[in-house]
Amino acid sequence: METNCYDGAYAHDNPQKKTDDLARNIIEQIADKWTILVIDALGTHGEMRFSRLREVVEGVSQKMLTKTLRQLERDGLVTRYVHPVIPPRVDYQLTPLGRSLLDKICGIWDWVEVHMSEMELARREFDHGEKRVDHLRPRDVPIA
Amino acid sequence: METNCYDGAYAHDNPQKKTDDLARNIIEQIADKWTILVIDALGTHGEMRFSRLREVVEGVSQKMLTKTLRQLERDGLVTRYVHPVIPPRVDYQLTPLGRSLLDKICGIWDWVEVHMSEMELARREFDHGEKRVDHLRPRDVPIA
DNA sequence: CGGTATCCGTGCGGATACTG
DNA sequence: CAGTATCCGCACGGATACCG
Repeated sequence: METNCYDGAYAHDNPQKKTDDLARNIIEQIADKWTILVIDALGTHGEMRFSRLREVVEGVSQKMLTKTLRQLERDGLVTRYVHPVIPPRVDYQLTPLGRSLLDKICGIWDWVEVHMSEMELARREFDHGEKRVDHLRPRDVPIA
Repeated sequence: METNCYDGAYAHDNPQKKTDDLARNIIEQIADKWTILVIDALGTHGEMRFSRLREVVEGVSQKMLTKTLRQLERDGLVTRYVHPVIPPRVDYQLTPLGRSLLDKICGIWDWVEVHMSEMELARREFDHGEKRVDHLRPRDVPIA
């Protein structure tokens, strides 16, 4: 019951507040669609140049990719190498820190792989029972 | 190099496309600020009623909390119990599936705990070197 | 209390045009 | 090619009001 992952409950003038804010801030950075996909891409394909990255991370716009990469670079998760040639060539790769994070993210992916069918089923059931009977729905379970 | 977490590159008329879309969809669900914080809260505190949850998950609005909980319920990660009393009382708790996901998320939290100071330092360095010298920045590293 | 419905601002993110 | 700058729509999310 007391897994003690993160408890945002004590943020009122708590000496640990700053620390917690930072942690939460970092999590909110990481918990981002493009961030995860970019880290993943760099993990599976290794060092890549900007344009390739844009292909691999399907659907990302130039703007978002740039922004995401800057963010990652700032956080020390990714390095950026600019080759002094024209036309420009910029390579990105994960830092050791980035790779260690990738491990954790892979953990999530693996979890998804294993449980996605389970979740898909749960969704179908939920959507099916949901006949828009609003007040006191079927799924309501009386207890006491 | 070939960690094989997720590769979004092959989504053009690939027979596996549907599966990958589902996986990505699920990830994008999970990779959400409030989703993570709510799962975490339910993990650390166990079963909780709506109003308590709203206190614990600091800063969440009623609307977002409701939406997030519905999402989680639909995905089979959270159960919702409505006590037939007035005023209403609704308790939420993680399902076994939800708890197994929590484990993975805790992995991320632990990682953050360990590396947050490192990242904070990286940020400061990055921000410091960034004197808005735009073309050919100091951090550009010539290679060939 | 635990919602849903409605209104509404703003900021995320796409599209486009331009530069070194 | 790898950006930056600008414009802009729209969806996300907060605030408010109301209901069972």
